[in-house]
Amino acid sequence: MKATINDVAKQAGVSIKTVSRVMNNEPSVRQPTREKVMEAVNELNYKPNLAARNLAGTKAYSIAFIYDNPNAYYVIDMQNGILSACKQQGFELLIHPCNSNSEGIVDEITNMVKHSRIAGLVLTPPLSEMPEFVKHLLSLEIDVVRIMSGDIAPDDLTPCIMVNDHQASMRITQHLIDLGHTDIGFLAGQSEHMSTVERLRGYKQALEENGIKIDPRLIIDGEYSFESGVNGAKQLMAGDVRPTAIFSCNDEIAAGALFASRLMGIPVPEQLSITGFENSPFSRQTWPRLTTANQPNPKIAEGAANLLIAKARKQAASNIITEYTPQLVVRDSTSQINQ
Amino acid sequence: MKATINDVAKQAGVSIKTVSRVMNNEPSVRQPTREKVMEAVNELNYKPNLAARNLAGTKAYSIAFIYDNPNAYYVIDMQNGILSACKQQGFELLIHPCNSNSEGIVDEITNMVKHSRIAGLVLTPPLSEMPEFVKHLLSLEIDVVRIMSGDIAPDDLTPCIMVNDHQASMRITQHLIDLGHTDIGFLAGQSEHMSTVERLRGYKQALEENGIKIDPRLIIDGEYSFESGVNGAKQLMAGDVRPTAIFSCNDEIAAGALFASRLMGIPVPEQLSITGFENSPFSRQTWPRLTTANQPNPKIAEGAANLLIAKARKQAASNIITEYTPQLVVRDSTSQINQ
DNA sequence: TTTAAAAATGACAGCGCTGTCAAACCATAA
DNA sequence: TTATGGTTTGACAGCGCTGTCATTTTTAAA
Repeated sequence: MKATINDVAKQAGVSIKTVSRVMNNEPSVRQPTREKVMEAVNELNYKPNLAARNLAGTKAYSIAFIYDNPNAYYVIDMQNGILSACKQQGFELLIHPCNSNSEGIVDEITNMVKHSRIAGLVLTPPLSEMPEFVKHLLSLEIDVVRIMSGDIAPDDLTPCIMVNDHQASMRITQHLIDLGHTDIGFLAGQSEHMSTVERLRGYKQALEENGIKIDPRLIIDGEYSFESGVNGAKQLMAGDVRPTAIFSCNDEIAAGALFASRLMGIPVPEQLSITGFENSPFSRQTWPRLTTANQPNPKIAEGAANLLIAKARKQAASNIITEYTPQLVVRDSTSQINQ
Repeated sequence: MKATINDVAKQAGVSIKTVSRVMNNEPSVRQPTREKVMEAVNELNYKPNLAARNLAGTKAYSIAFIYDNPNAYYVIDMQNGILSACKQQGFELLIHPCNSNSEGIVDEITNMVKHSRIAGLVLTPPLSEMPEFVKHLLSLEIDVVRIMSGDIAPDDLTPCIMVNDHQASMRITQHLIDLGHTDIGFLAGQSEHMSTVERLRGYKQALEENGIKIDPRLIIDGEYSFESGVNGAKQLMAGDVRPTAIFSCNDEIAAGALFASRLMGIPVPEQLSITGFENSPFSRQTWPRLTTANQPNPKIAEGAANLLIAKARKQAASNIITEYTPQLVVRDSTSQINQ
């Protein structure tokens, strides 16, 4: 029923070791031999047994995605991206949601790494932003790729995929400024998250470049949640300086701000422009539809996975930095001031 | 570094076979022996090597989750539920998104089943509702658990977890009727999906039980998407009979209906009540917040996975039916008529 | 106490593959 | 032609575990 390497070897008239060589793309196999083997492989629909490979070999054929993120859209996008790289390369994906604040997190991941043969780990924020954690993982002699926020990698511990939130944030802010806004509120995510730091930096830089003074009363601490958006917007609109626009650190916060505006009877975008960040599906489903920044998450994840796979195959130089800049998506939640 | 069964055997002073027996919860191990072994296992932090188990044994230690569903919230919930069962039982999860309409779907899954040792499959709609597909899987001699919509299992091919959409739908409709509504629109999901059929059945039955005539003009075909909700609601409100309430087959459709109401200047819930179905996170983030039905997806998924695991361990009678009925969650999108 | 049956334990092969290393092969230069 | 060195191929062990079956130990009955 299921073909083994033995069947293929017999069919092709070579030794199993030669089949193994072909399956692993090793050199020192003559072209005609390689073709003979591939023919047999196709005829028999042979696929190497992963369990046997793992047991016998020293290489790994799985990668793990470790995440601590309540955002279902984000996680699914990342997963699909990684999965697509895995499928193409015959790798397997282990998914491991976790809580980055829990005490046992280090032991938990250490255990996982020690007990499953894993080619490498894909880390997303906030895990990717915990240097001690990353160093510990590296001490386990496992490859790690980090997806991070920023325009420069903070160190060269691992290959990084940088999402240039700083640039993207400047573009959003500039969009708001171009519409005539000068009093722009800022609803932050968790201040420990680099994405918040970077987005705030972009916001500030855009204001400065346009000669607009930064007013700390317009910058509200918070977290990446709907509720935080509701509260932040309320606070902003009840404050001394009433902004005409609100920059929200993600779509969920923006949805919360939108909700609060309704609550307070402030029409959006007529009297208040609101922007999101992420372009999650529901940013198209709010009223009004959100102006936001689009992050190509599946592409980012696929890139991360491919990096790991290439490394596992020793095909890649280490510590490549890839950069993505989220693009502005203008929809209905922003408009000219006092329109 | 990593302990093997050999290390444990030595430490405990028994043969590796005895350790194996303990690890697999087999009978015929005396209690003191079992304890000795467990002690060694804990001391050495031993975990059986999955690859070796798969290679040597006939049992499987993975289950696969195959889905064709664009709803990120649903997928993540299911995944987390399955994962939690897996973690407890030392199983692994393979995730496999797919397209149920694609030509190669049968071969694709067949291949997967043949090439990975899998204890069983968890199937969600629409895959779980394709009897020929399920029969084919069973012909591969693999266990399947289906999560389905309805109050009775359609057959006894496999154990089923039934989600009683019919009941839940009656409750939502009754809620609307209790508020004084008699002209209630119905925005359907794909008519091929049992969930749509069941929800429509519940809607109709509730109307009938309250002596309200069913008006086919109030029932609009559609699909499970925001856009479909927008169009459906527009159609409904432009039709001969203008409903005072809309039953939407899921939260996304409801969000679309909400959006359309804004577009048409119809205040919700004052002039139009709208209900969702699913209680996805964003049903709390719309304006107004959606009245909906809560489906305990993670619990359902965990139950499905546990069924599979129990079967793999030969601990369970087959073809158990479990039933869940989603509960009404009343929020702000429904109110008394003409309030 | 002896004995048979049942229960507990162990020895050993082998799952399908890869790593190591030795053998066979080939091309080139002497 | 033969020697030389590189390239291609194969034989074989063994990864860590489970299944089979033989052996030992325990238990209960005679």
